[in-house]
Amino acid sequence: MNQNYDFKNIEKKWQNEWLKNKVFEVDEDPSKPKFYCLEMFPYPSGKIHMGHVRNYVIGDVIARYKKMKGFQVLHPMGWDAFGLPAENAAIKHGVHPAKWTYENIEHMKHQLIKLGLSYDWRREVTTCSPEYYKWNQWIFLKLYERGLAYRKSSFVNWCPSCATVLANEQVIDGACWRCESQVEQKELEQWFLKITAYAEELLKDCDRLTGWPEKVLTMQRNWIGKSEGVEVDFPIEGMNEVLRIYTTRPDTIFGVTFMCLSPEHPLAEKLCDDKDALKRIRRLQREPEIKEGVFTGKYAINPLNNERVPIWIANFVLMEYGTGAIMSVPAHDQRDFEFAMKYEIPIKVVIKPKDKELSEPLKEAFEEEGIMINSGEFSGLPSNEGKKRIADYIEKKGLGKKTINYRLRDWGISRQRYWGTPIPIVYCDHCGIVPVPEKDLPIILPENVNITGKGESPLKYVDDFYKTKCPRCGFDAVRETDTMDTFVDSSWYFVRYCSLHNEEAFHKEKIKYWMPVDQYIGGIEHAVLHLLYARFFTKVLRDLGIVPFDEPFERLLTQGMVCMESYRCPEHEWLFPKEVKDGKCIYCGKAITVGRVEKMSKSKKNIVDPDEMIEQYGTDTVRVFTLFAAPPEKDLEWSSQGVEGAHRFLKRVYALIYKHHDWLKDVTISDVSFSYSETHTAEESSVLQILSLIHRTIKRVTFDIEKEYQFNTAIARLMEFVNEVYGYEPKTIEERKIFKFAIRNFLILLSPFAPHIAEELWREIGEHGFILNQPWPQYDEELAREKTIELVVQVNGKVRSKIIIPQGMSDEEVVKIALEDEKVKQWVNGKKIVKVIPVKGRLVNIVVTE
RNA sequence: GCGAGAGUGGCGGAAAGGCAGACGCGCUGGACUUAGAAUCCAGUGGGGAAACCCGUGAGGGUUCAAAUCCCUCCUCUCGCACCA
Repeated sequence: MNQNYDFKNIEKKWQNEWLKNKVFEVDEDPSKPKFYCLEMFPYPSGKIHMGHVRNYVIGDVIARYKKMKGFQVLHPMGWDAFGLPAENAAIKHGVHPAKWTYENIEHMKHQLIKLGLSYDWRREVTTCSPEYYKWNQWIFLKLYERGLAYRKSSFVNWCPSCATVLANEQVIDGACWRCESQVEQKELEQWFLKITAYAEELLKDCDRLTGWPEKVLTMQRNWIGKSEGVEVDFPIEGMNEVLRIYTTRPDTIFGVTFMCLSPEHPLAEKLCDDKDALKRIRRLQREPEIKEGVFTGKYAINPLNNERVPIWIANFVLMEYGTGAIMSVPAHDQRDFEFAMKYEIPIKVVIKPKDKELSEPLKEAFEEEGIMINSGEFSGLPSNEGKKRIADYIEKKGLGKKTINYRLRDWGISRQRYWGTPIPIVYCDHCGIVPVPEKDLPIILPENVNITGKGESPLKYVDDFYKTKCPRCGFDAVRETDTMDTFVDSSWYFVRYCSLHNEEAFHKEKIKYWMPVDQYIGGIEHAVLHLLYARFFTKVLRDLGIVPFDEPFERLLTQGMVCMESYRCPEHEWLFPKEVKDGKCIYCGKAITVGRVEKMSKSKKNIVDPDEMIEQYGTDTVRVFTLFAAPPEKDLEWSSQGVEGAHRFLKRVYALIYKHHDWLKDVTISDVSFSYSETHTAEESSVLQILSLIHRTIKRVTFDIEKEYQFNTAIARLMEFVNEVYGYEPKTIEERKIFKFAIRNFLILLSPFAPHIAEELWREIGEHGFILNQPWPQYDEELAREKTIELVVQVNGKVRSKIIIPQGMSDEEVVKIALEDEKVKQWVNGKKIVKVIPVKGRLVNIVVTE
């Protein structure tokens, strides 16, 4: 055995052995329970970063642990391979997106193997391959058949920098999620997927996702944004038209003093004579700070009280929500209030607080519930009651109807880009929009294109692709040249992993065995985007009879970011840590400023390259550090000293086995049943101690993993174990047997976290087979319990003494011992004992008074 | 503004309502070294000579007992935000 911990050779050796012996390959086994462990697959950008490392290491620990626990574990990996960076690379470096992507995949796959991740690579999915995206097209056709994919012209979010359309979910604070450019509005013909048809179910099923973080569910619920209200028709005075509005506050309808239309409303042109003003308001749309309006000169009639109310056009009214028109109640809505103040429109109070009067004129809107006033026959009702009554009244009188609105919009999937799935649609002058027949799939993305990035799909200029025959009438026709949003690819990839490459994409029995994903792991940044789309697709696939379940991901773990301090030199901007020495810039010697802990990013140069870390310390060290430094959901602050600490721990583990390696191999541990008796010799007592220690360690490590994947504390337990046995010198055969038993189990416990060193030492102590195939050790409750406890004695809640007593004494005995303790007596003597509270196995609290 | 989450040593972080600070980093001292690195051992919340006292963002409450439960407030992070 090598005296030093030669992690480089150890890790390479076992990675090769694992692949050679196919230990990560897994097939269906109905006799065993299954566990599907999945990490969000990466975009093949070129290199993995620490965020990936953290994500995959967490998943790998879970997968290895579950396998040892006896589950048939599906743990696959793949590539979210379509997307813009490949095209940008093509424009910048003249390399074809396919070449660029496949080379990146090759490199990154190698990096993942170097991390010792337990993937079944036979199941690798690459979304840019025709055998994968064929099924994107197939699903699209099925959606089209069912009316769930449709084409319409609309204003869309347009990123001028990426030169493509963005879905609502991809616009963050008015900027592109990818490049952060300001998003513009542009009118385009687009393909949409009708996710709104599933809005109610997507919302309702949030309640069933008990294994998801509440935070993510809240974000999804808010995103879907259900609101219940009423649509009401207001006749327009002097015209044969009605103005339909949507409100969630029918209880305030008697307080309407004006109406507002979106400048995009179909009636806006007709009602508003001042066309210049209308244009101005139109330009001011989507400017949240500005509230402007123009009076049309027309009036509507409030159908409940026949009052005449002026109709305005206002920039803040959205055409795409509700009916694009609102009733305005300035007394009870702050935005309406401010608008009314600005344009000197009357304010009419119709709800007052339960126990006081509102002092008029109002200083702000009263938006809470209260008692209705000035509301005809409804006056005097509590407003929440009035809400229902007025809604019923409106329906009964045929003035409108109860309506549910969602904030969720249909998902625009057309992208004016090359590197994506072609949309399988043909446009024919005679037949119109014609879907490509299933038998003609896949529509292959042509290779020879001229990528310009100019906001137009380059496919338009590929005649072989663009010009085609109509599948219906056979005459000349053209193909759709937009490609699909890449989020389509990731909306069902987890289903594809269930079968191998050469098998059916939707293999019913295999899907039934493996799905749903038991544990999904990824970044919180996908809380609405990918996770909502994947839920939507799952429900669609269910309705197509492909999958027999409603939700794709049983449990979701959103891991925190990997963060680091950043350094900035007044002369040289951001610096890498290695460009800083003694708090000074190595180029100019100027003192640097230390930025707060932020997410690792290239631009701030506060990044750590996983390859460098693995080179320097080894994969096991990187794994242990990332798991130990913080619990999985929390942000992890990278610390080079922390990495040293993790490395030191593994060196200690290695040294511990090295110290005893000359005899460990020769000891057999067939009978480790050590009978516990009340009295024992010194030898027996040390044996018992080690035995108890390992059982305790098994118990606590298992508990920490099971309980919300607390890997940081699990590793702390392993460190404690090593610290405790580090100086132990087993001499007798009995001591050695127990010691080996303990080491053996310790290595199994260590193996999910640091699999390479565990595998190596497993063989060094004379064990056979792969440690991954070992069953997770069981612990004995009796042995795991410590034989003595430190009894804490409190007097009036303050700790006054600690007494070592044997385990398992009765409350009476414990109390007696506590009261006899000298230190305790000092605090109790001369006082009256009011109460004595014993807490089993822990403490005694003695309550006294003067 | 609305919603969610979080505030614990010098730092990362532990604590079934029951000893606050496990484990690690850092620091201090010692051993081994010509010396350093590495390693090993010991110590390490604050105050105090000690007995003890004080300590989990602030203030109140419940309880024999609160970092943990309840109320009020402060701060920070994240998400949503013209949604009628």
